[in-house]
Amino acid sequence: MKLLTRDTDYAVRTLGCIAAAKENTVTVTDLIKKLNMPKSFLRKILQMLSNKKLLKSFKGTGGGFSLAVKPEEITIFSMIEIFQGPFQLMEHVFRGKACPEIKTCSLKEKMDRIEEELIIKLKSITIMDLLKGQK
Amino acid sequence: MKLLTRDTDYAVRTLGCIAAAKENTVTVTDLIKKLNMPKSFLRKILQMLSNKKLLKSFKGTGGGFSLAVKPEEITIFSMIEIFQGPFQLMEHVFRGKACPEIKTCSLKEKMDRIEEELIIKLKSITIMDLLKGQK
DNA sequence: ATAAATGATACCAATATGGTGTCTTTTGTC
DNA sequence: GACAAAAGACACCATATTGGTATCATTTAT
Ligand code: FES
Ligand code: FES
Repeated sequence: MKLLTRDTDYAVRTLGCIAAAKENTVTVTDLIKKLNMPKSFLRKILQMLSNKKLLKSFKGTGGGFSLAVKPEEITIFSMIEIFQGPFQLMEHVFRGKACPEIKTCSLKEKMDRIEEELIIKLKSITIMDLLKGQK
Repeated sequence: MKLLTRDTDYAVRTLGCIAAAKENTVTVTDLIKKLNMPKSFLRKILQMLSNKKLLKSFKGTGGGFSLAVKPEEITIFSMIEIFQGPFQLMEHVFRGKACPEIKTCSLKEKMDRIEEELIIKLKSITIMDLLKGQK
């Protein structure tokens, strides 16, 4: 069981690198040297981040990527939602219908509270934390 | 992104039903009537729980399953580990090697703390909570 | 013109998920 | 003993997700 898939993980680290470069643009070629990731895969990830408006991209010679938003505004939570779909700890339906006890169930209630707290925490972690770590 | 897969979810609810029956044994046939789950799938799940020593099983006419441990000792966490493998929020390796910054990284440190707290909470939720909900 | 970059998109292999089906074994009842 | 009612073992399968590759088009600095 894992919470972060490979692409989410790559995305986070890549954004860290791009953030470290400040205003300068960074190319995919630069990144794979530093981060040792498969080029095509990383390109796909960066395109996604670009489409989601987290990166500005520049085509042609001397082009590359730079952050479109501040590093402290990019959360782990948003990365998970982008690469792994909507966040939902417990689906808890069967055969298309929600469990009949879902309104009163103490278990469901507890799980929901855990989910809430987890989301808050995942939103409190940002690319900024990565930058701090690297110094 | 979801934390609980279908089999984990089924297992939890099924254990709730078996716990509610106290000392009496419950058969798969009984369970599918109550819970509306696919029979073969549920059988596989129950066998797993039986192998993991959470259920006692009795073969033959009048047989079935009953809890092998107290409902308050069966946690959601243990269900996740049984059906979804070892719990690990963040793998954070690439190409088989751990990230070189893993010792000092502020992000990794924060994620690890979240993981710890989450595990504690998931261990605090048990089948007992389901029983309380049903009353 | 050309080379260096990203954009769009299609494809693919491996694994995980959500099941189903079959045959065996045990055990209570007639 | 025959039979039926249960679980045990296990093989199989369809679909979705994950992790990744490859190709062609477009933009832009030199
Ligand atoms: S068992 Fe369905 S909501 Fe608790
Ligand atoms: S980036 Fe690898 S441990 Fe933080």
